Amino acid sequence: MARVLYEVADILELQGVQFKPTAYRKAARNIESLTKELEEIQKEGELREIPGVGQAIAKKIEEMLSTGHIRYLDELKEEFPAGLLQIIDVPDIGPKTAMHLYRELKITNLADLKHAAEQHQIRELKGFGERSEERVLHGIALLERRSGRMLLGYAYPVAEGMVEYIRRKASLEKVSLGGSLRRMKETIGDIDILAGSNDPQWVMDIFTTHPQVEEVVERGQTKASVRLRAGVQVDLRVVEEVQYGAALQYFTGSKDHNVALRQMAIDQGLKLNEYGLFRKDSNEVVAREREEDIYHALGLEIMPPEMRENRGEIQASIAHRLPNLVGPNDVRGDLHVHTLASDGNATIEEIAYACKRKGYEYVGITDHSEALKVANGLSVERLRGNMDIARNVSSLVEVKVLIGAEVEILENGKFDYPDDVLRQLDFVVGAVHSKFTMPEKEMTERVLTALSNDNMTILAHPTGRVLEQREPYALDMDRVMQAAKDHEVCLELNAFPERLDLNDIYCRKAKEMGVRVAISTDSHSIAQLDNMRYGVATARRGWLEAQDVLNTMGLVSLTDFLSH
DNA sequence: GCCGTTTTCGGCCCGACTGTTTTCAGTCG
Repeated sequence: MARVLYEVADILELQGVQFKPTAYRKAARNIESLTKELEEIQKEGELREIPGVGQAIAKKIEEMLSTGHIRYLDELKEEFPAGLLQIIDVPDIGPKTAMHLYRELKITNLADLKHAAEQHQIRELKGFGERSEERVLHGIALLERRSGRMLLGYAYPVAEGMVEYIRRKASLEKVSLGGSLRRMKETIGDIDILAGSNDPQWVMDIFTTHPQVEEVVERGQTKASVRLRAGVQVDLRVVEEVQYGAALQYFTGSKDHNVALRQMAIDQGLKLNEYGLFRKDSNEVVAREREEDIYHALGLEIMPPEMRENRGEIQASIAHRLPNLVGPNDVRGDLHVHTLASDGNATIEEIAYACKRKGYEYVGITDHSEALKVANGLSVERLRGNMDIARNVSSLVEVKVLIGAEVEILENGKFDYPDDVLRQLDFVVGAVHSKFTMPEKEMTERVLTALSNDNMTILAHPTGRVLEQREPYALDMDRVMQAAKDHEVCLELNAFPERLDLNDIYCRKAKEMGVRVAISTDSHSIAQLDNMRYGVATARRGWLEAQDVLNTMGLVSLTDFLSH
């Protein structure tokens, strides 16, 4: 539904229609972050409760739900060559330029555009020159080798490195990540860095000469963009030191959050931009030095960056009901780790020591079960051997080693180990790794059957999605979450950068439903234990507090919980 | 197209960078 509305917005924008594209996109974004099935909302007659959905869009949603298409969009598409939509994906080409090229040169797709640029037809147009033609070709080349969005877990270390580099080389204190990376979104488009310095040129010199820089995309008085060899774009913005708080607020976003904040400012006779919060009439500075000053001046409590998506955090802040989000230090252990016995590359002992160093009280060993041959799944016999080792290690390392297993949920919903074996384990992580393409009804029954087994503790990576690679399997998540609640089974938030499953939105729904979440790394090596931070970040984006998370329990409480 | 304890009509966030158009339009975030 969101995709369709975005398409409407794109075409309207090409036509030069004012405001409607923004309206359609706003509705689309809010539909994307729904936690309830759109059909259900429609049945209850509450479509217009969705922010940004009014009479006209509600009608189109209903049409889409009942007929599978929207006539309005079909008509729009008939008027326009479909290829024009590709053209606005080229960097530096927007709707105005695309229409101009279409009218003047009859360019209707990427191939036409490339041809026209190579034949030097574009530079002949009014308002274009040699440079714009080069930019077009460059933009097409970038688009052709673009790999989509980058995963948080890969971008974050790179970005942290850049920030540290600037901090050290420029001896700056006020340097920070901004944008989607600071909000810890699961995927990011580019890396945003903000610096507060009264010598911007000096900071930008350092930035643009970083050894990993492949190309300086743009460079002005206070802003520069580079592309790293890794392909990712990094934007740096430098503001005066006194403006740092306002700028940090501004460049952290999200866009929707900022728009809402700026509207609040306007309502109070103020003006908010990246330089500060000002009185509208006199331009007198109201706040700017620290991020929290901006929020306080608007009558708000500051909230963590992970919450700033305009999904109710502003209302919660006004009402003094912001949650106390779970943090990295609340985590007492990791309940999904593989060893050499299946497809991991470390021994139980190595893992236990690593967890000790992380300050954990316990670690749950969960090798694969027998049916997952490709991962060297353990037979019952080998599993028992692992239990013996675990008992020994636990007495040596001062970290409690819990023995569990990541047990295959077979096609019929039964587990890959018999119940008497499951009972001997400290806990059971159930997982679907086969027959991903089952129809929704059958897949849901399969998972519900597993959830009803008394031995089940945690449902691993519940939706099965792999970011940028594989869609979630067809599963009725409403029923799965309700069953998890009924049977007191926890849902995993798998911290692997490719998964982050549950995602932020489902985390929030789990909290609302009273379903406990286990944040686990699914580590196959010692280094991967560090992915916990991305799991915690996603939990924070889902507004989870420590009490919503299983592995914030101390060992005593956890043991008690597991024995029930 | 949406929205509203100032409004059911008239607004809709705001600024940097680039190229080329010597005063600004287009794009982007």
